[in-house]
Amino acid sequence: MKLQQLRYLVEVARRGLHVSEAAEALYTSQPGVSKQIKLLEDELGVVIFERAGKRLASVTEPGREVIAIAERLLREAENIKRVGEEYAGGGNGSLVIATTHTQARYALPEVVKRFVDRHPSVRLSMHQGNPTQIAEWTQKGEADIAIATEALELYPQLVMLPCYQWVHCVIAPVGHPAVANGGLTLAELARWPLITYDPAFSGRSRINSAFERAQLTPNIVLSAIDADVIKTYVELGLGLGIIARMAYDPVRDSGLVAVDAEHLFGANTTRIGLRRGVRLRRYDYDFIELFAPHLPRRAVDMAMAGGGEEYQL
Amino acid sequence: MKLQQLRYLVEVARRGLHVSEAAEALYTSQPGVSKQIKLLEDELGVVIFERAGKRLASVTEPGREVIAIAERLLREAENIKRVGEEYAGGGNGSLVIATTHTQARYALPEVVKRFVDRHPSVRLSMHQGNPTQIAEWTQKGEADIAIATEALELYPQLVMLPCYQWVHCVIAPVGHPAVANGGLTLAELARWPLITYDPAFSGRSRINSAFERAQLTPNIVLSAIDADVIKTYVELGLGLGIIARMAYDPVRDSGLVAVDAEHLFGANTTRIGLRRGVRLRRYDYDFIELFAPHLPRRAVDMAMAGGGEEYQL
DNA sequence: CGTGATTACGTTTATCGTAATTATA
DNA sequence: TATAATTACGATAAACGTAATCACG
Repeated sequence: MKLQQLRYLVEVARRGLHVSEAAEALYTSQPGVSKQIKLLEDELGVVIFERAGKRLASVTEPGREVIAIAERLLREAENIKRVGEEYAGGGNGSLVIATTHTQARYALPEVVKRFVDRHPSVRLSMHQGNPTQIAEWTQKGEADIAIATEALELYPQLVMLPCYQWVHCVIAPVGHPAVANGGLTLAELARWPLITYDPAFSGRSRINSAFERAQLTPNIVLSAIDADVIKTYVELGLGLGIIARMAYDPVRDSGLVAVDAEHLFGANTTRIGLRRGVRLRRYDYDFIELFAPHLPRRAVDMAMAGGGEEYQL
Repeated sequence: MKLQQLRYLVEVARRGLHVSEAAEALYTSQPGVSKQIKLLEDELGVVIFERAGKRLASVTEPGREVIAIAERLLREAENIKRVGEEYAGGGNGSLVIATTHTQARYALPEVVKRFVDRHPSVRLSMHQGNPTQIAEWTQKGEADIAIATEALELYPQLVMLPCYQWVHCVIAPVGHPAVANGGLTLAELARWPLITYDPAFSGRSRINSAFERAQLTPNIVLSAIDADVIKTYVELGLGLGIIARMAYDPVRDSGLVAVDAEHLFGANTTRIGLRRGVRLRRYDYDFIELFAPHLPRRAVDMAMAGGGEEYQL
């Protein structure tokens, strides 16, 4: 049994049993992959792929088990390489954060500033995307840390760490009748054209379900990925905005008024997602603790070791 | 990075940094091991072993990490091989139980009988030893399942599963004055010569601590590994015996009387120990469930995945 | 027939073992 | 000086890529 044989095996399984596709992805030849897989099957004494003539048709029961174990094994091999990189790199590595606009714009700046202060030689990069992309980048290992409020729970290969809670607010142009008197209700909101986040983003799911529970149909005239866009259109008078509280700045947004909306939509939890089984570097732990001070290394390790039940905030 | 390089590395680390010893254990040459380790260090860009001239002196910090990960990785490689064996072997594998005399003689016969009924093609073998040996055999992978009442908790690499509880009894020749009237006490026991288990075995630790708590010094004239020996000497009149309740058979041991001793020494818990991270075969799960019906596959998997806190009986 | 997997074969690389060398206790 | 690790080197083997073959849609 060789490490490459396992790499070939896993890649073929991932690519829907296409040997040539896997070979191309691994920068090697079709026959090589084919032969090594056959050698592995012979050595183990087990058929991994059911063949229909010359084509791979399906994965056998023992094959599924072998592939599952091989994936864990290869992750450990990755981890060994990462140890090398961390210690050999002389402190300068790279950290890729996958996150949404909301986090990058309103929650992370302070954290990033402190992080680059402490780790000037680590190349930090932010991959911005929607929650699904974020989760997939992290699952594939293209990003080290995912930060999002939505969708991460759908990926069992990710370990979730609750970081902080936040609430929405309703924004309106100064003098707008809806916010003139206090006690804003969902029914009142539903009477106005609304501008808020794209369905996949930043607690939009809670907004939807709040209206649904109240059996109201909001009139969402525009949805956007970020609060800056939403604020712009609210200022233009297109409607009321619903954004994250932290995205409203009374000084900068002096043309707008904000009304707290926790009583309408409840609170959202922003989480960090980490690929299960991956070895974290010193600065990974450091970034996490800067972002969520209640998550020191020990807590992160416990969550990574745990069976997957979410650590309670 | 090759699997063998990792095998070499781990073996050298295990053998106290002696390359020649490791080479011998791996049935290969000294220079081969030396070279492969150096190649691995070069590839990772990390020094794993600190050299003092030509001798390996110590393990570096990154080295410790690499070795720890390599051990996990090699265990997964083992697991892949085990999948092959289980499926290729056509159902006939082998199961090695490491246990003490007490378990083998009094707790296991019924279980073993049912197991060989169900799995006639599995070669079952029992390795008998003291609890320390049992734990070490299991840790090294020489045994699949450890069963003992003592010492297993000292091995962090073993996952512990509480199986059943049992109590001691005091045995005496028929007509012995100590058991003539009821209400046996520790003070009474301490007045007679006693025969019981060897200090490493079968709840002897609880016997000792019970006397200690009562500030009594028992007069243990003879200690043995098994109840059969103890019973023999009690019948000869050498003293009172303290043995596991299940080892007394009123019919077979008609020359002896037994008095329950739970109120004196409390209850003991017999546990199964499994090597952490090892893949279990269908019949491993089956044996465990036959022995401890409250431990179906699901419960065992949960305990194996868990962080190590003992599953509560 | 075209796509995609296996078989055949020659080249290249790396692994293994023996022998020689070097450094420490 | 004896023990133990590294370096040198030659034989063996296995992995890789190209080319040819074979099965299926």
